[in-house]
Amino acid sequence: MTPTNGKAERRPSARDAIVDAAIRLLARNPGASSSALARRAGVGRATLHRHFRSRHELLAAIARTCLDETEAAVRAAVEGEAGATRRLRRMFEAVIPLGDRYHFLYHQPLRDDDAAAGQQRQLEWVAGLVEGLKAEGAVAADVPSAWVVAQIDQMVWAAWNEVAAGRIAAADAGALAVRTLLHGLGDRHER
Amino acid sequence: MTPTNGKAERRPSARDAIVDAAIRLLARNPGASSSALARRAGVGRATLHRHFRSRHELLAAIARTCLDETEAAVRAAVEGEAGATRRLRRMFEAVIPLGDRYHFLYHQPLRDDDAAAGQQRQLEWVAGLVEGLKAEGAVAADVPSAWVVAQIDQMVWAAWNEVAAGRIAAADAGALAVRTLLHGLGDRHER
DNA sequence: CGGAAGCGAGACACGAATGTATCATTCGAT
DNA sequence: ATCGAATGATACATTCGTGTCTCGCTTCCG
Repeated sequence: MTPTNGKAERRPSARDAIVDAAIRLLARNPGASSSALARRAGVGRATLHRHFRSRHELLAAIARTCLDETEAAVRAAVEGEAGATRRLRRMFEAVIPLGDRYHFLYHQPLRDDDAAAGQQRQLEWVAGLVEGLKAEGAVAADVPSAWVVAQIDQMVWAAWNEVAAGRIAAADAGALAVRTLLHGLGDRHER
Repeated sequence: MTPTNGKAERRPSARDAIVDAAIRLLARNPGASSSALARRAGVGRATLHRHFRSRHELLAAIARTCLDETEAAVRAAVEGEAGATRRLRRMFEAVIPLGDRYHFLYHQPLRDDDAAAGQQRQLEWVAGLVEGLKAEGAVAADVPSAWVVAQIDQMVWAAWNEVAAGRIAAADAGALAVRTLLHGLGDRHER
């Protein structure tokens, strides 16, 4: 009976607009109401509930979207890069423009098991990258890896934030982040 | 008629417990309800409303408390330190243990004018510190000052977070933060 | 001992947000 | 042009957070 297909993804426009607007709004104000999200997306509140039965369902969809986009961007950026330092640099350049998505993904309590698993996967990928950085000597061995991961995490949001505020040029952000990060975690110390 | 005094600070126990609990809880979950705050403070919800007429009033009291504590800690720590680098170090060691208060202060939209003014004052103090760091050569001149301020800001929360999570020893956090920050923002670069 | 003050618990009203249902309209594909 | 799906607007029930009030209890001070 249904002419086009039989399962999902029939009308991509509205649903995607809602998810996109919600990501943007919730990154700044996690308590934004459904009305605000719908208004921002340019749709009626009823339409929002038509696509997502509950707020939780929307949150889960957002988490999946953020995860997929971030994962894809990182994968594409890192592809073909050998050294950990170069991979870090490419990763920053790819992820900083996705700062709001990244922030949502890591600073929001995820209840969706699926998304939580993907988040764990990404965290482990970063941990692996940190090991690579240590092996290359770009990061000193005596720095706790958890600290390095935390710094990478913060750096993405900080960089995106500065870019979004217009205080830093988007083109400079990646290089500045890597420079800030690595020369602070490198082997050089004065004392 | 009132036997003890005539203005305020008559019963410090409950009120302070509420403020302290609220700071802790709101730092993690800005949308926590009054019931949750009261429960966490170990008092009834009515008692909370007895001390703070509205949620806004509580928020304002919290902001003032955070501001006062942070300001006092920084002032005491920095006192007698001449160099900007040493002052930065002392400031981190003093402020990181107040991470939740600091975070509340800077990542919450303050509506209280009084508190907003104090926040502005602190921001300017940090900006002055950054100028000092640049003058000493601890921070490269070509790094945007806004970036440095943002990094200091993030560093406090990141360090407190790691300490609170038990991944970093409290005694190491200050040194690690300064090392991470300065050697990433210093004059040395490899390329 | 007695009174005043603070407190916890509960009841209540009010508003905001959420979730559900209905209906007329619009848009796209056939 | 027509049929059907999607949409916007609207109304409604329900839940949750907030703010106010009262009552009975404990504590502390005189």
